[in-house]
Amino acid sequence: MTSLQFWKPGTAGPGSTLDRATQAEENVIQSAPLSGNLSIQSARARLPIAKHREKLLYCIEQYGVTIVVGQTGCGKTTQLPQYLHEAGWSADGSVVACTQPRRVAATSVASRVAAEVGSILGDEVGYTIRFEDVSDKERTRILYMTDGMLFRETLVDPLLSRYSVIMIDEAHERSVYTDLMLGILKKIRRKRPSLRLIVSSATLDATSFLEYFTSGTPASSSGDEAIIVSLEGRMYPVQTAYLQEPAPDYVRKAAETVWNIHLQANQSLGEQQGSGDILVFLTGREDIDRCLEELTEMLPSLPRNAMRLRLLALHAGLSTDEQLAVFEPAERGSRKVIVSTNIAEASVTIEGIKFVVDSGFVKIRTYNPTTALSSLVTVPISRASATQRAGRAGRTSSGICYRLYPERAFNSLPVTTPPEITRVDLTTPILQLKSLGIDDLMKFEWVTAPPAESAVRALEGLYGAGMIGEGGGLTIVGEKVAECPVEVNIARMLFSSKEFKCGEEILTIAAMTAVQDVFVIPEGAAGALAELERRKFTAEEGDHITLLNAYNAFTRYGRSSSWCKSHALSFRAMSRAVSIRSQLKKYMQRFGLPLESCQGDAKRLRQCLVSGYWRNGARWVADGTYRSVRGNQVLHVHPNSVLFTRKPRSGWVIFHEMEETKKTQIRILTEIDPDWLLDYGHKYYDKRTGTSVSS
DNA sequence: GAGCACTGC
Repeated sequence: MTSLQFWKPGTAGPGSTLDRATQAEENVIQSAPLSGNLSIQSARARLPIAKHREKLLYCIEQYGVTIVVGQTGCGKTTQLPQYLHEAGWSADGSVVACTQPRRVAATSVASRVAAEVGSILGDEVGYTIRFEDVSDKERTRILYMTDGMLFRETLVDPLLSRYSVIMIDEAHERSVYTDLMLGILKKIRRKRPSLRLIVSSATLDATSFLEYFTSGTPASSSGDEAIIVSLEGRMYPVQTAYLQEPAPDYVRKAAETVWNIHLQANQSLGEQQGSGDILVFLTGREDIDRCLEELTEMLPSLPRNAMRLRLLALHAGLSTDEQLAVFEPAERGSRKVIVSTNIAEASVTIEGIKFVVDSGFVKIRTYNPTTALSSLVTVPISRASATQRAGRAGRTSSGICYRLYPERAFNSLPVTTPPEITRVDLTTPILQLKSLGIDDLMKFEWVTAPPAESAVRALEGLYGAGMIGEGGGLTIVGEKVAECPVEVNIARMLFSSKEFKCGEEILTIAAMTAVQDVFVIPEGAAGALAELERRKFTAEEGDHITLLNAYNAFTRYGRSSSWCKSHALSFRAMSRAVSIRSQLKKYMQRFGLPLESCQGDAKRLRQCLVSGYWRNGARWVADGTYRSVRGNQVLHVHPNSVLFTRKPRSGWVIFHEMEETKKTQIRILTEIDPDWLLDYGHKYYDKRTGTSVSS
């Protein structure tokens, strides 16, 4: 047996590394039923947050902004809104809101709190997420919602006047909407100082949030009245172990480490002690599959008396059933090994993990404003992420985290991951800020300002698409598009469908391009069969109409999951497309856009597509790649495209998106006539200036 | 001839 070649610097108990690992355990759907109101109340009183109740209420009363630093298990997400409710903050029709970055968190926390309050979900306690509003406009006092939904509400009610307290939970995750909300709330508090704000964060960010809320014009009413409150939580100690030298191949090292953990735990500890599952953090599906392959090859050499290993993959591309498998408890005498992407860092919580193996890498999306190109790059994680990952080993008992890098490498990691707002295309956020009346982006107080080039790029794009005028203000169509929950180019397409008389079909296409992984193509022989199934939907013109065909077939054949299974479609994705379509349909009706059918006239439909995708034109070249109209960039067709193997007759296409992975790839293509790029691309621009633009 | 970090409206 090979020994574990790790150096263990010591235990990181509460008070050292791990009290920085704050993450809402409230994210987990609680399976233990609480019976009877008495036991609920005593369970509430036992939570670590309970003894800080009066202090918290005092701070919220006295300070405009309270930054709450709370560790896993302290109960802030479930208890704080209840304390506020009990203390009268929800009297006189006021609402206490608590935002979450993810839908599941908003719904599961709401149902737990409803049970604690003794209310039916949607009555006194409710939630609001996209497509689901389980709340009562009159009666709901505590409202859990996604931060995206709260942002949307500011478009309708800019002062968020129905709320007395707003708690932005998981603020350390720094999602785009969290950052936008913090900026807007700072502004709202100037106009409405009575609004109380709670920012729930990890230790590492707390001071930066404090500085953010106390800075600004000295005379402002919101300045100088923020405070940090620290809560301790419930967490078992987790030891951290580092490699002495960096591993040349972290995937292989991860497999070896899992193997060694298993053998060592098996040998040195008894049956009870030796159990405990292993969670491995890698970057993507390719790594995960390779790691699992290596482990599978080792299995035959497992000693006869050793526990068995149950090997599982976890990433977002898996079906719901496959994802659920990681929650099944391991059988007696076996140990689960879950090899996961970053999904297990915050989005998915698995109980019973005793060992974490951390590769130290993550794939993140970055955006290059000069080329307008998104790329997915593998980068070292931040110290906050490393701490968060380690914490996954200490949820149900003490644990060990094996970091596949030396301690000196940990010390040189960035403290936090750059906020998402600095890494994305700003077209939609800027359009929405303008819709809120924030025209001067230089004056908007970003928690972290995005790169100026990204803002400039987005403004140019909005101007070119006719969403903003020369003065930088919104045009009439821009105001409408800002309300639509889709990307600007897709919204533009919906609006011009009136002219091309194809609203019915464009609506479906808009919905289908908004969902990912519509086609499910498994590995091996089943994959070949699935390919044949998919071909039944294939349209000669390209992917957009192929998606349209798939959607129409889905609705025609009863919207069933079994039908999807036999036709290589994802039921989850298709159902989501149905929801998005019906939501977008309401917007079209509101804006008076007719839902006419093009009656099979694919030409008109494709012309309408060009009106949205006019910036995404590309020309086929002899080696099978494309060149972008803007920038003459080399583009490779994504293998999922129906045009992957075929040259379009005209030699020209528009595409939905491009992304840089190993190569620059374009996804969702449709053949066009190149003249359409000029005819339908610059319509709004032409009307206003009388000139055409060279791209 | 070959690929899919994760959210959210």
